Amino acid sequence: MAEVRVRFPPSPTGYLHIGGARTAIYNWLFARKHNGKFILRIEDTDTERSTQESIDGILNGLKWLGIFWDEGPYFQSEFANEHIETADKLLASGHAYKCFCTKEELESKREAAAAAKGDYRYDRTCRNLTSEQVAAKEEQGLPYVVRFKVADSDGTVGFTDKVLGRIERAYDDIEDFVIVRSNGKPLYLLCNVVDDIRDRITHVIRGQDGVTNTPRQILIYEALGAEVPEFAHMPLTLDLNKAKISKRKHGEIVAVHFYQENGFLPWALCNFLVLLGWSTSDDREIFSREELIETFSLGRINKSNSVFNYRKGDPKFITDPKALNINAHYLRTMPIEELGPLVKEELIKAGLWEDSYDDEKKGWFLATLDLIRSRFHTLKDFVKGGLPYFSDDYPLDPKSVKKNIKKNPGLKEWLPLLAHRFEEISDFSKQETERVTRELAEELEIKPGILINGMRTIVTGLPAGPGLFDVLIAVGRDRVIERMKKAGDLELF
RNA sequence: GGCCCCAUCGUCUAGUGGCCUAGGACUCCGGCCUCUCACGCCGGCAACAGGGGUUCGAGUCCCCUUGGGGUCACCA
Repeated sequence: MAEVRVRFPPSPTGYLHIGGARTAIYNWLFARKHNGKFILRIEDTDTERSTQESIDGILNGLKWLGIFWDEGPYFQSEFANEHIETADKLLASGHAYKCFCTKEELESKREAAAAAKGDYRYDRTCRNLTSEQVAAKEEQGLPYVVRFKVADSDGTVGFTDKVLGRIERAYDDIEDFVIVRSNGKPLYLLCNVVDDIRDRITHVIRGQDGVTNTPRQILIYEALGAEVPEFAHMPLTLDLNKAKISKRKHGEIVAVHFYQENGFLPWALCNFLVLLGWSTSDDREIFSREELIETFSLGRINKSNSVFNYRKGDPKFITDPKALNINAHYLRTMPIEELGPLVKEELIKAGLWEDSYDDEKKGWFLATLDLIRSRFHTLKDFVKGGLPYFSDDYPLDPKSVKKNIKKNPGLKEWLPLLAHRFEEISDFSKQETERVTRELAEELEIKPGILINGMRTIVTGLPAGPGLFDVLIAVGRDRVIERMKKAGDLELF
């Protein structure tokens, strides 16, 4: 069996969005699974809208996701001559013809058809022009487009889609479509096929918005005598209003870089995206890279579109809750050594990083991450939630102050007193600190919770966190004592 | 509108004629754990779009209706 070759052909007219990323991931997965090649091709023939910035964005987005290509990036614009030559070939072989109808003529015919509530298809005015007529028109310098000659019969063109099944389209429903503009530039439909043939693409995996292009493209393959690849049209991703997600309508939230900038783990995003339209027969949802490559198959791609569940302005969820959940899952279960460097980046950005965390304090650093990570959803949470561990400058949560400090004015004396006792114990351990704390509570005839919650508020400033005595150890004896002693001076009571 | 595709909890989905009293995940709500919040564990709310067939039997097959999506350019 021939080598599997798939491609991802974005047009560089904007950033990489999650729909495109998902298409890339499916292609990549399929290539990896079959030991094939994943080819990146930038379809930049629309020079008006293509930008270098966009190209960079797409490349960076794919790299960040960990979706690496085996060949390319190729640039469609570099093969313009080949596209033109192919069109000439089609012309020469009688599979295409020159059409001199003007845009205006076509437009009025279209309007007339619309007015009569009929459907419009090119009426083939120029299809039967004699070679003399054509020559005469060219002589006059009349501009023309090149149209593909669709078979004039009752037959159908069909293909068996790997996800949708058999799809047939009557020749009669396909008009003689344009393959070269009047300015001599070939159109997407042609270029795409020519490129896929040159790149020896065996499987075209793309969105369902490409379905109606397929029969026409197959016609081109056949006219060129090329082998028709397999097709797999994956479902589209819609928003809650069932509208196709788009940069224009949804903005950053559908951009891959949004996730990069908001503390997502690349693989968590991939994992989430794959689940939008694909599943296994068991209940698995979390897959490592290797597991997914092993498990993935086109046959289990869904036929129906999926909805990207995000509500604009939702204060609790910056994006689809499931995406967040998967990210959180990886955050709290991934090997802590792998998490370290990722959090490091965030701390650097926030100005909280110290080189010792990579050196003599590395053990402490990783242990601290492990301690606090179970309640975080994104890497960003390590900045706020890690503040009392990585800095001595942290705000006191007002609600916690009210609830855990002000309600118990005695803490003004108790906390410094407890700090003093912490100074005296030889072993500043979880067990000892807890023992001493409970002992004091007993002496004072108060509930231990009062001391514990008071300490939490003063030592971390946060309303919640890991078990307090773990926190104490993580923050460290000196800093804990200092913070608690200061409690008496703070204007909190 | 023509042509094409699709249709199970709010969302992602399992389900290929009897294992379905429809399963899982996320969200939400209870409970356990507990010094708080998470995690974890236990439990709950919540769906086969509607109507006809076929069949001993239909979420599963067929038809119609409805709904949704795609596409109808000298964009890609």
